Amino acid sequence: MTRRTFHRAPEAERRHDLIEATLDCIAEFGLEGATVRQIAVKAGVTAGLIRHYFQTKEHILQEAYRVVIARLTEKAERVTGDPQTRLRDFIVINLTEPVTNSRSLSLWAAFISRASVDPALAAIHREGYLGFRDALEGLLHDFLSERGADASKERCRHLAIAVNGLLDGLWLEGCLAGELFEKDELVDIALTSIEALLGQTIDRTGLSV
Amino acid sequence: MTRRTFHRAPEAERRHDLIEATLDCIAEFGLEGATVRQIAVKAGVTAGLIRHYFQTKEHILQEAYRVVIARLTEKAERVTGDPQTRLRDFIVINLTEPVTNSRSLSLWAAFISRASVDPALAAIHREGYLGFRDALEGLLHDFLSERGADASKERCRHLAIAVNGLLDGLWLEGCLAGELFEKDELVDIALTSIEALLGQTIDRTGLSV
DNA sequence: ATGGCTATTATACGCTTGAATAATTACTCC
DNA sequence: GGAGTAATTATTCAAGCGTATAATAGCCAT
Repeated sequence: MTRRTFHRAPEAERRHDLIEATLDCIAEFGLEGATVRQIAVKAGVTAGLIRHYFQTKEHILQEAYRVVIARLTEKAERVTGDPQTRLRDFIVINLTEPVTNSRSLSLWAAFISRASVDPALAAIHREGYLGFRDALEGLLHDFLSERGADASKERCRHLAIAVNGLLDGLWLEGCLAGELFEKDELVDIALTSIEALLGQTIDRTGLSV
Repeated sequence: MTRRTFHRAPEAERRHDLIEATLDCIAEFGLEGATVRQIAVKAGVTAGLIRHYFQTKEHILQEAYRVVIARLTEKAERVTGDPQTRLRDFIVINLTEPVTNSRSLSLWAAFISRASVDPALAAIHREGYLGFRDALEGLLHDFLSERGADASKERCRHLAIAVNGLLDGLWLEGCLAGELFEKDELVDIALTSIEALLGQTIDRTGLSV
């Protein structure tokens, strides 16, 4: 009866690995397939270790959800350049890999469905959502201002809702049925649609479309 | 040790009640809270009865998913009147109760997340999705034709994707944060945005906006 | 009114779950 | 290089899961 060998990892690394393993399990088997034992197998450790780093399973799920939201939003929120470039890159980033793929949707949907019945997850969601929409509202404000168009708070809010809705919806379609679209087709639809929504043209120079 | 009394219900009624109970459980407790015992409690029967009507729990979940999809799409797919009215009603129906509310999203997200890892549910999803988008594509074709605008297959397909994306996204926002929007605000945004996408005006006569 | 059919209840079974605790071993520090 | 520490493994536990089967009772035909 010999024990399996192991190595002692730094806390940050171990926590990271366990969260990644959790996300892998959710993407592969769904939320109900993300058991402590399955997560442990994915991470190459034994189940008991999870409780050493996370008080309960709820806790590791919350941390995992934060990571999911961060991955979905962090790159888009960090666009740089002039207003038009930032807006355009924001759109492109949200509708291409790695944000738009089936794994993203699996993870997002799993957590969203649980967020409806779990206040802690709901709070994490709202935080990420508002941050994202605020970022978009800011981008629109700067873009419209530079064009000398109406950039009132009210208009920006409405447009942010509409553009956010459009991006969410196209993201959804891309995740659910990405293979039905040609490369960059979604991005092209998004740019054309947003041009129509804003009443402005968006330069496509430098895009692969 | 006296048994509880009961009444023998017609099969169709019992199956319907059990499916409703399943949806109630999912909306209230999430998928993992929809256990056969909890479903039975909601339906006012005992757990064993579920297996009398559904071979496995998988089966009742599949039936329940069909009901969810039907509720999300059936009313919108049955709009009547001239092309403009049909298109407008399609939009309104999708962005107001009972399609747009938090319960709808809870149910939808729960099943979508599971559909990613369950082929049977994935098939049910795709069937419903394609039907919905085809209906929209038809509406757009009729609407654009009547206006004498370009209604080519390629353009209708692109517009259907964009409009579907917009509706999905606004639906999502309405479900997730309905209380952040004023009454009919989402519908108004949708109509304005779709006018921009189509390059056509949509008469709002008869709407409460 | 009653006998038979079957919808329904009741109970049990084997498994898996999240969690708790005890035993061990890899690594740090002196 | 040996002792101490705590990260990790191993084991256990009660609860809840889906499923299976036996017992019961509501209801319909006669």
